[in-house]
Amino acid sequence: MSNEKEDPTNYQYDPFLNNQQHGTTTRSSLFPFFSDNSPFYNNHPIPTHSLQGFDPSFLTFTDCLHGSMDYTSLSRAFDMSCSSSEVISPIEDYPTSKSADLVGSGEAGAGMANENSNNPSTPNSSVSSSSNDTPNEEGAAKIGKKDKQQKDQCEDADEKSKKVMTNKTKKEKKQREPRFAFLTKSEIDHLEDGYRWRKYGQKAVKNSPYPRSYYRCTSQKCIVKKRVERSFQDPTTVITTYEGQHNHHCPATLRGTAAGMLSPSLLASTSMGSTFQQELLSRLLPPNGQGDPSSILYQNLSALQQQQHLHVPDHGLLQDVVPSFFHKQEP
DNA sequence: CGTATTTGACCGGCGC
DNA sequence: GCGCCGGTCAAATACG
Repeated sequence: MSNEKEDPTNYQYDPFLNNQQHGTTTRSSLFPFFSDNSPFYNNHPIPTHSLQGFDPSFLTFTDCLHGSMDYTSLSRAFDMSCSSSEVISPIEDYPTSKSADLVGSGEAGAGMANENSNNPSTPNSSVSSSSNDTPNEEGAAKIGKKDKQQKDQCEDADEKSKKVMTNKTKKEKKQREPRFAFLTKSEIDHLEDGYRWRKYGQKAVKNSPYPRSYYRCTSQKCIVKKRVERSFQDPTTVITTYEGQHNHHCPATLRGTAAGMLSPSLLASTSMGSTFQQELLSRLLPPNGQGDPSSILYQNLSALQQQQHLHVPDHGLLQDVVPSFFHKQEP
């Protein structure tokens, strides 16, 4: 959060390249989301022109999961309802000190890159969050907080300091969820990803004319959040940062949106060979999944294929598929 | 009328 | 200690 002030504009959104500059850390270790054989493992985001010949009309999640996927494909994975979106550079954000927020001031990439290059702290070093909410009980915490604030107004310092103390104590244990972000070429800010999100805040971004929006998964027990902002360097690019992992089924509200992009046959034919794919799934899947992500995916895809092969393939599948991707495997 | 969004206020961490 | 900043809350408002 310091360097972007010096030169917030003279930066290429390229965490990989930046990371290379970060001599002691290998790219794959800093960005385990990507492996050496991943097409994402590239020093430069795919130039827009290289995407122009790409037919966006039927890019599927499957494409993303195939070895031939590219940023565009990943975009489909996260925004299949937005035909104009293209992920140009997914990046992962690690819990760091507050100042190291991925989408830090001004430009997400800039914030992250500068953090990486300037902040000597290790990627997982600190745990700092401005949130008072307990990760697994957001809903309850929210209510509690509401209550708390009312109390604060009526009562006062005693209660307040008490709560602050409690929060501080809790906060020391609290770990911020790992985050990862995607750069997406899209005219739409809030990209459909199969889940329902409730916007809970919007802030002006320093050095950027575009605001940053804060969303929270609407599922009661789900703590996943995401931030969405538009790059001020490239207004066609949307930066979406996810934090946490879903622990629930995808709400069945997406028929006809992202849903239609997935075909069971394509899904079933998905090859999970690349390390990236596993990394991707491991990122997207909730923890405590059984076995490796690819096997989980296979199970789900297989079941899905059996269920759906008699149906019109393009009709509302994502809601059934995405939950399988994201959903914690149930006993 | 219920739900989602907007938006100003507030909080806590961090750098100076 | 102070100010800045990111993140969150919650009342007000908009919307279907």
